[in-house]
Amino acid sequence: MTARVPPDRDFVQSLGRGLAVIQAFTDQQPALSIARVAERTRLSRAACRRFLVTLERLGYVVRDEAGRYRLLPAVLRLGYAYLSSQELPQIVRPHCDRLAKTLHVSSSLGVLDGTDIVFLYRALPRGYLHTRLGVGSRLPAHSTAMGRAILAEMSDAELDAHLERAETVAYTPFTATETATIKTRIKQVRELGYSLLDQEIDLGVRALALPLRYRSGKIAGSICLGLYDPRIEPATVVRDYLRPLRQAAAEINSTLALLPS
Amino acid sequence: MTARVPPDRDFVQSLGRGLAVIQAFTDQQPALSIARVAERTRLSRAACRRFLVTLERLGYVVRDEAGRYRLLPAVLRLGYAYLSSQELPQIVRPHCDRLAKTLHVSSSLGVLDGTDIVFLYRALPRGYLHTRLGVGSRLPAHSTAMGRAILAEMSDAELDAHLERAETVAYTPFTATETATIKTRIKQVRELGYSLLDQEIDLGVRALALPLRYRSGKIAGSICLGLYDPRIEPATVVRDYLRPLRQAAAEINSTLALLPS
DNA sequence: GCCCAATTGTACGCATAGCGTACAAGGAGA
DNA sequence: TCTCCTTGTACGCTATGCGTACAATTGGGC
Repeated sequence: MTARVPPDRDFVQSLGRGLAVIQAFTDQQPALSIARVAERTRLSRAACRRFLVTLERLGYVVRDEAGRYRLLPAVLRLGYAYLSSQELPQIVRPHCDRLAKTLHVSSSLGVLDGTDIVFLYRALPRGYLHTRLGVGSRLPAHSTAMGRAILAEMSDAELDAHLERAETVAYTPFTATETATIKTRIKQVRELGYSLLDQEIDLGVRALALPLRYRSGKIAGSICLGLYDPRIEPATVVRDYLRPLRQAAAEINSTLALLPS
Repeated sequence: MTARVPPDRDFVQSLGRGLAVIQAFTDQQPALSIARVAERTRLSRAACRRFLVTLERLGYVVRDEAGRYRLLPAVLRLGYAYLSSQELPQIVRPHCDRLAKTLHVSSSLGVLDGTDIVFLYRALPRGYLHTRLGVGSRLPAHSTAMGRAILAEMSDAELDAHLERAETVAYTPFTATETATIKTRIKQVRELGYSLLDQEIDLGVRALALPLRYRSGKIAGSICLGLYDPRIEPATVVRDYLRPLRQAAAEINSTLALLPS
């Protein structure tokens, strides 16, 4: 009696469901009972139990005394192959490190995944306050400097399709939430040739980003500088930091050009 | 006709198999054809194809022109909840950063997962050469300073059981490969109260590690300093670095004591 | 250019793996 | 003690996932 959208032949339901169970755990809710997992995944309790038992047997989760499940470091294996197999982080990391050190800014590498920007690396300047964003963190692409640098390379049609799917969160009073506004900002990126974000994610924080390309011209990701200093004008950020960022991006691109891709 | 080891009621076969497919990808082999995945996982080609189609539809993998699959950043979601939900890295990171900065050494946080030490954080000193070990990397516990710091806390029976399961790789001529030798080294850790590793993983690299504990006394993980300098004597490493490491570990432990765990 | 080898896509029939409902058992809190 | 909520178990059903077998495609070697 449930809506029968045949999920397509060759689709393994149990794998999809099991992965959903893993993702039911978040930093907010790191320990979940079977019932809560069922709630979050909208699967039957019996099914969730089976998945959790399976994951436990495979060493991905443990059960505490209270009967709640927690993820174990084994889950890192699932993502680690990706991180360590990518040439991109290998190439970009030293550049981020250098930028962070010499300019006293944070410097990050991000890639687009769906409508999110995912951080693949993050270099922090000496003495930087601790940040909630680390490798693996996600932010909506259209609200980030890195994301807009990438979105600006899309055709209007692609961009519309992207924004259609994307969800908007107002992180600060400066966050652009209207689709029209977001499109305007992205158009500015196209015109100016760089992506500047002014306090749309964190108050007082500006970010400057450029896209990274493979030889084919395909976008590989984006590199970004972030600085917290409420006193500095956005225009000053561009004046002081665009040139070194451009140079780093150019060096990275020329290295990427050597790759088969 | 295949050996029928009933995998236990309530075990979801397809989830286990699907996760195995994800792990078929490694940094060595980041792009795999269906046939190669089948080879590595020892599953039928038809089954692998179904899993890969499923993963593709869910956005975890893509297929390139040559028909080979690659992982996408979406897989990071599977491990990320773990990393960001753990209090341990949050607490330890600033200490590692500080140690790395002031002592000019690398400083890492690791936890035990099965017979592996998994790096949950890694702080590198300024200008450090780039390293193959990063967050998520694994090394056999019994061959690492961090691992031995943890193994030293086990009972002899537990230790034996651990070494039974563990596999040994000779990374350098200094790597202890005999079980007896490994046990001797671990006993030394117990006697001395610290774990010192001399070039067993990388030539010229010494590491010094201490265990970290929850209030209950249960081991939370291990913190480690690593330094590359062939000229320095192991004894000098202890003389110069044990005290600051001890202090950091003590501070971390007192913070951990505040946690519910 | 042709052929062989290897790989991939598709079809299909079978069985069992996984499903959800329903009920029993256990625990915590009032 | 009683109640509410959660978890574990049992069970019967069928859709789900299985592997074999065959067709289509690709790519390299000669």
